[in-house]
Amino acid sequence: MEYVNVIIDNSTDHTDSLFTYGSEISGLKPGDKVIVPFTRWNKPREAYVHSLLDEPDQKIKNLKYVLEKDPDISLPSYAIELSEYMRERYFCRYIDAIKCFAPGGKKLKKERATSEERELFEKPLTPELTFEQTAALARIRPYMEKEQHKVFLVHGVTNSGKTEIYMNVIEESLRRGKNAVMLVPEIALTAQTIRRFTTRFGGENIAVLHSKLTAGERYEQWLKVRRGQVKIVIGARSAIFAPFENIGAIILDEEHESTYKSDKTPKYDTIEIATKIGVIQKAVVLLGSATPSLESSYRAKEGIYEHVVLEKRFNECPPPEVEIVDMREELLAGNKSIFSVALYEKMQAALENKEQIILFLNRRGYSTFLSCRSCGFVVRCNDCGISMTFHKAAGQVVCHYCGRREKIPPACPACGSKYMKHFGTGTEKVEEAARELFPNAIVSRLDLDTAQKKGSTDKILSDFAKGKADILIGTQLVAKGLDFSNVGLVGIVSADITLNLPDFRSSERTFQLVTQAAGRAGRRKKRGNVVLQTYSPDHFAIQTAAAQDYASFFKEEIAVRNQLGYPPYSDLILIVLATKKEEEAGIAAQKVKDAFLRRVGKEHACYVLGPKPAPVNKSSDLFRSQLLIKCMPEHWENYQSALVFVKKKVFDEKEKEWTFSIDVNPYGFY
DNA sequence: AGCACGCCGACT
DNA sequence: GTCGGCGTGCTC
Repeated sequence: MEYVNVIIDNSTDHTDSLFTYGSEISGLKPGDKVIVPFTRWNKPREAYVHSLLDEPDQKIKNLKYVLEKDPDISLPSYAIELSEYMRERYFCRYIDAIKCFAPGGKKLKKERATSEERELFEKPLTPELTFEQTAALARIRPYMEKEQHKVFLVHGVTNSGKTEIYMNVIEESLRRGKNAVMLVPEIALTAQTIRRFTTRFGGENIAVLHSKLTAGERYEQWLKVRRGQVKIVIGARSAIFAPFENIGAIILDEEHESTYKSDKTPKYDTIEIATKIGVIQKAVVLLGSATPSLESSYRAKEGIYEHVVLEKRFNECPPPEVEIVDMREELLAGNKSIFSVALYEKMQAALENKEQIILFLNRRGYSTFLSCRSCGFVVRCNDCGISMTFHKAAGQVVCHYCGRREKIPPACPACGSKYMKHFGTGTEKVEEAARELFPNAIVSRLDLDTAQKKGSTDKILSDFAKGKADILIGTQLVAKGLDFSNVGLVGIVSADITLNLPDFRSSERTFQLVTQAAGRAGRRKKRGNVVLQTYSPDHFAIQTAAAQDYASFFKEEIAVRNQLGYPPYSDLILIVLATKKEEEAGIAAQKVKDAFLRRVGKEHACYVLGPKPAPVNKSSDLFRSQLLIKCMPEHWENYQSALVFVKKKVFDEKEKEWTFSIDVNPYGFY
């Protein structure tokens, strides 16, 4: 007789523990999906084998037996270990973590004959590697030869040939009979990557996983990976859970991107998951970026990661020339327009030279807010209290936080005055101004509003790439992906929007955005121009971004993080309490804070910020209050167990109306 | 959660 | 009598 511990597929905290069953099925192993009788009525339920036991580890009064094993679904060998890790690290249930590894979709009635890749591909010529690329590979290869895990930070400027390194590492992996996982931040903008990989490795060896697949398609792809019918998986963050058994390399391109952090349960960090799998599988992990996150750079500096630097641009294209324009001086000189004299003149010159122009502004809509001139009333969202953005074309004011839309009030709702004025600048206004100043230029715009329609993003980008527009105005959507070969000028209309966000990453994001934007300018040996407009020309993030001096940026920013105890020196733990009654949210959060401090010790009070009201949830009628805990590395275990205890206690005290969520190292909260 | 039990009031 | 409202308690 054998015994197994199983994880029941039941999404509640009350059944989030291991259940022991007897088993007469031979050959069960951890990760196998089984059906077990559950509750006193013995309803059959799905479950996953956690571990095998010779004897139950405690007295079971009413032992039951595994009913059957699912013949199709068994999770990879490391899935259980990862689930244990995720449960502790992200405060989720076993089953939440397990579900990441499971196919999710339903089994297809009839399995389709695999045709999604029989297209012909000619064996491409593998390009000769540069000196830097060869040197980089020489540092990575020994670990692959010794089958030793290591994380590499591949820090390479735009166009330095990172993808070629990835492909060589994957090739090496395949040569050793191992599989590889290639992750990209968003599958939508990476058709290029997939094309390059398909050409190099053949479509029949590649599975593509992303969230747009239907349940059936996902199941099909999952089975293909599980059965070893493919060797490479390309996908967005969830593809890290591809059920490969034998992994040689895991690669995360654009590792600094926020999309690698999951914002729904389990709220995992893909780099952490990749590293954990890499350790178990003895695989190399490559983190690639032109602007690595502070966290990754810090680890590279500390020797936790191997630091691989690529400084040379592949095609010898000189880096763009960046000019900072102080908008305060423009105003003093009497220029009240969106465009500085420098930007205007350079736009004119670029158009004359038949070069294309990209204008960046990280805010959509027409203007930031609408305010009454006589009484000062500002139009705010009834749900969020945040000022609403004026969208001229739609004739609406829109809350960018929750999406609420309203007609523009004809008069001030407070005093009835007809003099409402809008302040600030959004992409719509930039578009209008550009059309006015350059009536002969073809202007197009790409932001969340124009990208609404399916496929329109691709169309706007590809039309621009084909030269069908002279000026492209957009938010960060235009900063990613596509290579444009004829862009002579990039204008960053206002770098201040990102810089002044109330977020400890605002400097980092500004540096990244400017770098990305600048990277769009000047390809094919022509030196591009970048004009960076700002009211804070002396800010170190602006200065170092303009100089494209990552090292100096890092040095200053890491000192700030150290001083304030922000990541990478700590983990930030965000706790949100949601209640139905407005007055209860703050009380609930305070109770949690008190219980937490009682548990970890009062001297930790300085590490707990809040409670403060949390931004309102989209289309939810709950009231939310949040706490932010700065968790220094040496406090993790203490805090972790305290939070598990407090979470349980909050529920046990019959306050079932309260929902309690924990997010470790969230992105974009304020 | 999900499900049945059982203790109540309201009705053919 | 007995139907069904929902509060309660348990799940190897």
